[in-house]
Amino acid sequence: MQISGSFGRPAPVSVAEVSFHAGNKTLALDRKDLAILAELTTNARASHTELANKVGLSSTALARRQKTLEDDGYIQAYQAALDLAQFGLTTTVLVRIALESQSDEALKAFEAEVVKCPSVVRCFLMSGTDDYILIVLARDIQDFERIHRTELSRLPRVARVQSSFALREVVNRAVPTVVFGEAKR
Amino acid sequence: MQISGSFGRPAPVSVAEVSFHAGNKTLALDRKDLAILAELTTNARASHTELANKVGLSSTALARRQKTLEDDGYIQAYQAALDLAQFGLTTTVLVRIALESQSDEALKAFEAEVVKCPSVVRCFLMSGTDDYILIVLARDIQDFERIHRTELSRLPRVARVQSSFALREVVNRAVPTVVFGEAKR
DNA sequence: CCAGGATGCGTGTCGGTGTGCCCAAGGAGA
DNA sequence: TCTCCTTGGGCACACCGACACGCATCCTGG
Repeated sequence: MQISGSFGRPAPVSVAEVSFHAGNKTLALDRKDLAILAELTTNARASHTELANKVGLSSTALARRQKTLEDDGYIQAYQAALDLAQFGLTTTVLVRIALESQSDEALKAFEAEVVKCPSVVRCFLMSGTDDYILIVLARDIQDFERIHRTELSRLPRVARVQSSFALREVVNRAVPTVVFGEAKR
Repeated sequence: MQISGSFGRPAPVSVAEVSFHAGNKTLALDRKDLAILAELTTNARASHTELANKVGLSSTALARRQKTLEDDGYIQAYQAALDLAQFGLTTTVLVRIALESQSDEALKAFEAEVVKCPSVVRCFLMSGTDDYILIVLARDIQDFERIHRTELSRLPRVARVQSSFALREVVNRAVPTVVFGEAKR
């Protein structure tokens, strides 16, 4: 009963909060859509009625909006978040890699192999010195030595590898809070 | 019908595949547990029967295992993955930040403010030169200029800010494939 | 030989989901 | 100003499915 909105009334506050030009049509999300997205980011398995109570809608209206959000591609998937620390993966390493050559063939060859590395979770092609930055998850420093030997050093066309260990993770968000805007009020 | 396991038999393949020392008790996950986790990483809203068919279990056994995985903390949450490109956030920037001082008070002050930055999705305290690395999401380069001005430049105790733009994201995994091991066979 | 653990089956109840229908508000046009 | 149309919301209902329980069975280890 923490919702103190105006029930029974068709919600005159449905003003467009955010508008984007996605594809070739202009879409708009009001604050209720943002509230739905914010809630689903936390509880992906919430039922329609449960979400409806939190947002301040009926289950019917919520089901329609949720389906629209899915069809329009705002919601890509529903996925379980695993606690990687439970698997012993407590060490995050940022790896900077410079290639011997920036030729298209060298980039292709490198990328074709880096996607196979089992410990790499992210890989960016960076501007500037035309190198890559990887985020690698390891059990500990000794385990990273193994990864460096069995995965990273086998990548083709690599000229230089520079590793930095993360001592602590201060922020870890899947979605920047700027997306939800004023929806959380 | 892609499952060709031994039905009706209590599954003699339940050998421990992975074992961890989580907390103060030793837990073990067999390949069916890993298959459940791998599937839930993709379809968090899958029903018990749907998962049971894919893994090769009855819905009863699967429900028990899933609840165990949740209670033991392997599954942290079920969350919807948003397509940030639909929100116009197509530019990823890696920001390296060095502080004026590495004193405890300076670190605390910086971290207390960086968690409030709406465009920052990740922030690591790094080893080496004792600086931070942020991952920032922006709409475009002009938008990053605004973020730099309104969010980053207001962070306390900052001596140097160095930004690198990501031209392309080659790998983006929530979970390293090393976790699932041989479960996907 | 006997617990202990894990699986599969069956059943019942509860809840979610989807549909149809009506209503309210706002905008466009005559 | 009046009317029509569109959009979005709420209510009621019915159906299908998920979920949780109890019980029998089978393997394993002591």
